[in-house]
Amino acid sequence: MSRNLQDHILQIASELFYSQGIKATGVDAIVKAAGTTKMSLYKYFPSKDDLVLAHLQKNRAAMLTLIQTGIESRADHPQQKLLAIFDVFEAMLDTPEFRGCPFINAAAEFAAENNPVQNASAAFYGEFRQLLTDLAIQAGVSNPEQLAAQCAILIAGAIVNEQIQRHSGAMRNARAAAEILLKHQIAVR
Amino acid sequence: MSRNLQDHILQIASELFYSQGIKATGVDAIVKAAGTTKMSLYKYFPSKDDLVLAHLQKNRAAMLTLIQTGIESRADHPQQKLLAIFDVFEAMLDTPEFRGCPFINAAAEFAAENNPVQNASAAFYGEFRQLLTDLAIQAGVSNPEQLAAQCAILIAGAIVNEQIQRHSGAMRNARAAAEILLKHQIAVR
DNA sequence: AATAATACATACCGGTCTGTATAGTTGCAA
DNA sequence: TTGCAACTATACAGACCGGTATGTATTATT
Repeated sequence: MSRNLQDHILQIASELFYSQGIKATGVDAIVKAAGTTKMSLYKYFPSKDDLVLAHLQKNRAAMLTLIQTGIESRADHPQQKLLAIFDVFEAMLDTPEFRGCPFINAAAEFAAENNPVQNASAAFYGEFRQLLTDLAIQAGVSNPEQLAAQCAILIAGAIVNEQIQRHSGAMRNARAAAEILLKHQIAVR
Repeated sequence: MSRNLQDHILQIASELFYSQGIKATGVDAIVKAAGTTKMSLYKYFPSKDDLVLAHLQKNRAAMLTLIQTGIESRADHPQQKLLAIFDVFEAMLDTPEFRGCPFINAAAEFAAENNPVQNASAAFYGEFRQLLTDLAIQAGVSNPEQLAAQCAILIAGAIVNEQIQRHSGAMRNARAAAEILLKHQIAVR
């Protein structure tokens, strides 16, 4: 159970948004699942959009720490850390709750450009690619920005592939590709 | 203008579904944009879901022929054709109407597993990967299925990256990665 | 001219959406 | 014990959803 009602509402809403989709989840359903009332929900979140943004912020923080702790428990050297990110995501993809990337899904649901939801997704992906770039620099590759971008592409692509066709081993293929790209950039350094 | 009303309705609906999202597009909006009435729409499409599936079928056919004609006008040899697919998609990504992949977006909007929409998306991606596999076989690589899967991952990832952050050159980086993966598989053949 | 097909116009259905108003209940602290 | 804040309960507003009913105008075929 959550410490306070606000966190509890956000927790429940976040689960429903992810598992059913954002537009497919009504405020009534959130209230019912959280065992509270609309009045309490609207006290903490002035609108559903605010709740959606809080959901993305929550995922942003959770994802970044999950990645950070995941790679540090799996690898020591920057090169291995870079590849370990693929293992972290592969573990995510193998869970039955997996339903794609919250940010990609949200961006697909909210089409309008310069939407707050779109911006939140873009911000997260910026942070993620920065994390990859830092590792690539530490790994001493010849073109860190490009390798980081390619890893981000591979990971996003594997997530989407696995979302559309489960148990296709997409993340494993993505990791194999990243390994070749990494070695290639080190060889021509 | 379309030959008949059914095609016209589907054309308008398809545009709205793609540009605004499916759940965000109401039947009334389609009817109004198409300059027709609900009765006519429901004559040809018994439910909105049928219209959504028709929209995906339309895109499936359009995408596959676009890819086929695109690569044949750009390259002769299987290896170049494989890489030319990235150029075809890059041209798509550079248009102002680009709003991601219709199938990925639809899969994100319709969360339930074994949904008709999900199945349609999965079917398209199966065909697309088969096309890639055939080219990889003709290119004489050591592991055609893996290379095809990796190319599919790179393309889907680049589409998603570009959707979230426009003009990031994702497809160009994806192509560069594919080129290295291709040469690697030919070298160790 | 009669018929049939096609499309339009308009009003309506039950249900759900986000968001609000009002009143009642609980628990805790001074 | 009183007072106050957090929370609940319930009803409602107003808009929109997908889908239908009824009837009319237009057009082509025979």
